[in-house]
Amino acid sequence: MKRYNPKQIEPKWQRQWHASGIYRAIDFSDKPKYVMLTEFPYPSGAGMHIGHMREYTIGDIIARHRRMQGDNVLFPMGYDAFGLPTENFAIKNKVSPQQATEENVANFQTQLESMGFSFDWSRSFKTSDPDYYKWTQWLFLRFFEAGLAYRAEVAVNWCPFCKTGLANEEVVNGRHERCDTPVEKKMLNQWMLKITDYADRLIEGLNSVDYPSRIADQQVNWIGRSKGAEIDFPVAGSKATITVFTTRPDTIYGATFIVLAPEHPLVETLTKPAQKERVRSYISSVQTESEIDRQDTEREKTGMFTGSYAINPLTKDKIPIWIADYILMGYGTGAIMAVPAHDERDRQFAEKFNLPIQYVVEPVGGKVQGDEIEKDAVVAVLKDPTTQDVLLLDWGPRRDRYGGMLFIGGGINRGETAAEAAEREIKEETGYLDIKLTASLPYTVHNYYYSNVKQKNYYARIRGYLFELTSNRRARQRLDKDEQDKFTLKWVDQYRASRLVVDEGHAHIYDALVNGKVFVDEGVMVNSGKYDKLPSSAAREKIVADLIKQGLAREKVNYRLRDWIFSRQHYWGEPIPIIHCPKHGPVAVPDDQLPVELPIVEHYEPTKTGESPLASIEDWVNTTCPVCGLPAKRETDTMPNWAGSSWYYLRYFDPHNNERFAERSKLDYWGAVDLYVGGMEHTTLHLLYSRFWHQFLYDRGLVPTAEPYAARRGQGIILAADGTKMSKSKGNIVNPTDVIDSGYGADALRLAITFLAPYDQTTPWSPEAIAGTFRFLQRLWTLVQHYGETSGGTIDSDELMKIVNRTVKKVSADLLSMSFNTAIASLMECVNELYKVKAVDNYAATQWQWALETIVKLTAPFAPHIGEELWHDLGNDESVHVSGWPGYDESYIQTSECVIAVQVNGKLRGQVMVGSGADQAEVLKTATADSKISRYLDGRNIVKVIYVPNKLISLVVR
RNA sequence: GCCGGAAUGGCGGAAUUGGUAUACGCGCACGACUCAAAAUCGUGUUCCUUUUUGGAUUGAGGGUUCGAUUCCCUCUUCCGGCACCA
Repeated sequence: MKRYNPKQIEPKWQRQWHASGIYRAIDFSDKPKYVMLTEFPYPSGAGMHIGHMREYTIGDIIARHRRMQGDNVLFPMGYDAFGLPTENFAIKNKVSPQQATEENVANFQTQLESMGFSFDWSRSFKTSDPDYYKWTQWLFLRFFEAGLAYRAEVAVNWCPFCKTGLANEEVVNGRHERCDTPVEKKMLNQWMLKITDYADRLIEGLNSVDYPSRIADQQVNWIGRSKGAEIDFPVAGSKATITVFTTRPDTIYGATFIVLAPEHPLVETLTKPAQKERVRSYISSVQTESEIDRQDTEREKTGMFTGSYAINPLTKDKIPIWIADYILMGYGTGAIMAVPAHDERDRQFAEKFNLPIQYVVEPVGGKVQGDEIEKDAVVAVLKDPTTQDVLLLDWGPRRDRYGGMLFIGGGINRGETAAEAAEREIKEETGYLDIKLTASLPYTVHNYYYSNVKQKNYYARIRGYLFELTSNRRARQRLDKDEQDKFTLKWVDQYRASRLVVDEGHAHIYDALVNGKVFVDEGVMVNSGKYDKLPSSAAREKIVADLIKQGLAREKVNYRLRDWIFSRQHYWGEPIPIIHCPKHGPVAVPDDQLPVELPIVEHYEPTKTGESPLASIEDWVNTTCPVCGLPAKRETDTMPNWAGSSWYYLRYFDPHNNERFAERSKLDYWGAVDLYVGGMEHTTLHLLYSRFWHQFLYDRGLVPTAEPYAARRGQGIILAADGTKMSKSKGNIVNPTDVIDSGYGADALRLAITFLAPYDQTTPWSPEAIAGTFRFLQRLWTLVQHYGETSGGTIDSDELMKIVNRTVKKVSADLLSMSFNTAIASLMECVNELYKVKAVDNYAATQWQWALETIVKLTAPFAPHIGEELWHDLGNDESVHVSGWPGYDESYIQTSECVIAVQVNGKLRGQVMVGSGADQAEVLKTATADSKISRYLDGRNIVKVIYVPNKLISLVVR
């Protein structure tokens, strides 16, 4: 008998597949098209690790399954070759980036091929190929034409180690994500792409695609849309105005000062002579601090008064203008109206510098309704001074609007002060005496209240006070019997009280009083002139409308997302195809002169000046202006790594086209990528960038779909066996080539990776797991090889048919839901059961042949080499991978008898065997006759029976 | 702080719409084969008590239900993302 030896069969089939070209996608085929895309790798010097293989294995399984189902599958692969790591690698190893790339790609290619992936290699390319980046440059010029690529003097994130500017997205926790160097700010003239023009489209587009919410939410978060208004504050005694951005115009009556970013252009003119020196030194101290320090929210607030005042356009108050580094020039207008009563940062600032705090919003419980009754009332919080516990009244289980835990509260009687009312309520409802008032806060709440007069709950708007009082709990008076029965007293931890109280408004106001929390939520307006008593959301709209009428405000949407800094001061990237003419400024290189090729040079190290190394290559830099023909200079910055990957999927549709980036008819045929599998870490980088490019191309009529990817899935990270991240420095990286070469082979590795956990779950690698998947493949192998010995029989077996049909159903369903790990589990189960069947009987040859062919087909997408080998061993000539996906017959899966679980009072008490489809009476009869079950029924009455056909019967007895 | 996700045996994990919790695999134990080992095959393996019977159990606590890993509330811990974004 043949032995299972992956080292022998795997390379054999890889060569065979390559020669036969069965994985080639066919343009314009009549079969349904399916584009299965996985992120192309960055060919680093380190080679591939197991995480790469998880992604491609997932893609390969789906591609193979679709192919077997008869789809025209495009499963492409290429290399994202431009970028800093290759340049750094080349410098370190004293080779050219071109050569380093060639070597790394060759290495990657070998590794990919050894895994048996069904890529269509005929469509492969590198982003650093001039044939490819010609079109990256061409697409850049379309952005330039549309005014979406522009130059600006901006403070860029500068990596001092890599000596280059970075995009916002490349900075993680104040460090460059690739090299972990703390990032500095540097003013540089840079190429920018106006991604902010597409901010809303990038959010809306998510509604038309199938992305998991964790990905869509993350993108929405990153874009950070916030709706608000710009409001003008005139400067007192000056013609200048300060425009602030706020999302809470409703709190304008509480705006007691203005804060500008230290870099704000008005700072110079607003600073009074007496403050000049101090302001200047503050600004210079801000400039020297690092970005990491400045963004530290734990740090104490700093700032400086400018000496000037602004006029609050509604209160007409003169309010001081300060500068502080907690205001960022890059967001909104770089200026805010500070509302310390309702913003935590402003509160900290006001407390530190003794600035006034004005409350304008009060908490609300429930919802404002039309039938409200205004009422004065108090809430009394009784605290035990020794334990610091707080007393709550428990009104029983919360049903509808009633019940739950509440503070003590009640109305204010005629002739009584609010404080007296609070004291009286405590005495009446709890009996405690010796009460002392310690703190109070006014509040407004809307909610249901119990009325003694009406003897029922009614809806009211309460205007009242929250008091904190203490009692030593020693003296206590007898309670009214009626009061006592309504609720029970509960002493709870003071910090937990606000979470237990069911009245939201009370909870908020209590948090402000006891926990010192700033009230930032929506509420009801107070101290706000004619806007008083309005809900804050309504007041917001009204105030903005009124200010707009006076020309003092505009509605405005701001985004956290910034424009994309597109310049890199490095050699190993696409040259930006622009020529700088002294007369015409930046001019596009004519399309017919593309690509602007990277010159081959000896020195490509980054320069100290922040200029690209290309700047020193005189005969490349010096050229003529395409417009006037006079001497001009080439742009020497290159594009970021993310440029080439922003459209690469489109090139797979037509990879060898020299006339255009892709033929329109081919773009139309292939359409959107059907499924894109990639890393979660690209959610706010590549995935967002490429959606932006695609939407732009769609607007220009260059692509047929509004979104590039119809569906996106993110695969989870495989951690090292100890649960930490795999990293070079820890030396815990699992190299797939080592695993394959150790004798387990690619098929067992593919299964181990896939069987480990759901594909999207981060999970530790288990070095032992591969022994299990290898064992499974061996069992499958042996089963098929033994076929000759078992095929002599003549008996038809329902059991055999049931096992295999059930597995076809399960594996097919799991593939659609991408539950690969459970699909493999059911393949294992199937093989285990076929072993048992084989041991019992010699079944009919045709049935065995069918069973084995079916299980081999089901296994083929997961383990393609052994699948192909066994398929041929079973006497087939064509490849299993184009052999057609098996169907199943439901009638074999249904059985004539089934096991019914019997529960008595919710507990499992036994099982009975009944015919399939038996009715309740029959099952009940069988169940009660069973001695194991009947003993739980003795002397009791069955009061209820719940029957779930073919599954379970539940008896309720008393 | 905000937004997402998760918590199930010794370990990775499974469980359609609420319906027999722990599939499958690893590990471990015992047995067969073997001079022996490996490999392979077979049996067992949530915990407690235990001859059986039984009881407990899906991070903790509560709720809804005949019945909850699944739904609701509260809390804890962990992971990912964002964060002085006005």
